[in-house]
Amino acid sequence: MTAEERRESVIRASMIEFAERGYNGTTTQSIADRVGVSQPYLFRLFPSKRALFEAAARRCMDDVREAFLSASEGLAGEEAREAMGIAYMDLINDRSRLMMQMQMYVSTAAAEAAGDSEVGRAVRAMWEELWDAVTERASMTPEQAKDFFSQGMLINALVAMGFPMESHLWQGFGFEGKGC
Amino acid sequence: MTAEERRESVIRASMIEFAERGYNGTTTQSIADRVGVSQPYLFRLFPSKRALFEAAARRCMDDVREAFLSASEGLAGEEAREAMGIAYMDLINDRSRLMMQMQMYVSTAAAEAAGDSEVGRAVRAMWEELWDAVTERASMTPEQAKDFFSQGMLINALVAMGFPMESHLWQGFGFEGKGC
DNA sequence: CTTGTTAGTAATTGGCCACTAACTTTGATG
DNA sequence: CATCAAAGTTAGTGGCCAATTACTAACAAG
Repeated sequence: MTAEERRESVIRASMIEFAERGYNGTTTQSIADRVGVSQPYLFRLFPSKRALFEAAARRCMDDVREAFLSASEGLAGEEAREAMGIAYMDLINDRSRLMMQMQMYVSTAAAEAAGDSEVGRAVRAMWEELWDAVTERASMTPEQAKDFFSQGMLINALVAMGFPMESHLWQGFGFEGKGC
Repeated sequence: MTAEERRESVIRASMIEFAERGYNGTTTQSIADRVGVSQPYLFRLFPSKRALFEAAARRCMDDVREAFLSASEGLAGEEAREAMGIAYMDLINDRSRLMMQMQMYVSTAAAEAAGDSEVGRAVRAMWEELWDAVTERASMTPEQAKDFFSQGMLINALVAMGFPMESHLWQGFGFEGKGC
């Protein structure tokens, strides 16, 4: 397997581990185990644990953005908005991508608290990119953008806390029987 | 200082530390330093680090719930809804409480991934309590409840990532010049 | 065959961190 | 003043974990 292919599978494994256990809760050993490779070898593919996290974060955001854009390909306005809403439901069933987003939020704050403003700038740039891509594609007003992303955030939180779809907290979404 | 008073200040300090750096990123030493007490003494006041986190989490949720309820005291319906919306803005200026909420979400997922379903059950119970208290006070429909908490979640995320109030991502909220 | 490169491992290290044990200080009360 | 408890400290310990070093195995090209 070439180094590039390995790096690819390391990023995938990192996302799964970091997503569930967070940056500090994840050991490089657990990532290596998941890839099926020795722990020190990770450090030949990536310079540090931090770099693993950043690669996983970037990949996560790229995936989400592409999911929205490809779901709304060729559409505009209200139609695009609807298509992207449905695309978000797929994300609900993808714990890793969803939880990785949450981890990015808290890690950003932690990094900034530790005096590292680099991470924060990178995360904000990625998020702004997502926000702008989505709002432009669907020609959203600021109000509509707020509603769209707001609902996404609540979904993230409810999923993170493990509320079952039957819980009454999910009622407002009207998901009943939509296969979530 | 009595043990009970100390416990109180330890909870406050724990909330500040855990909120910014997360469970695994926080050392008991840093909490002890903030309190102004030796690190081993924490373990006479609380059985474990986990217990510190749980106490901080519970306190955080109690505070938030009380903030909403006292802000809307004697009000109902639309008036209560508005009062609680304003109360949420105060929370924006209280990083610790806001970030502690985020930490609870990701920690719940991490605990559940580690096979501990106890934490998850406790967090869901606390959140349901908050949800029910708020929706009942303002007689919210499920749709209104979704909107209220959704916006709160987006606010949490934007604050966590450190987006300045001037960013266009905040536009939809109409916060301009509201002293946030 | 030998020279070099690329993919990988085994062994180790140095530092950190939750938690414990054993001891000291403070102050109220009979 | 003696005593007793409650508040607090100093000095470890054992385990974990990111990162380094030094090695091996496969293979391609001249």
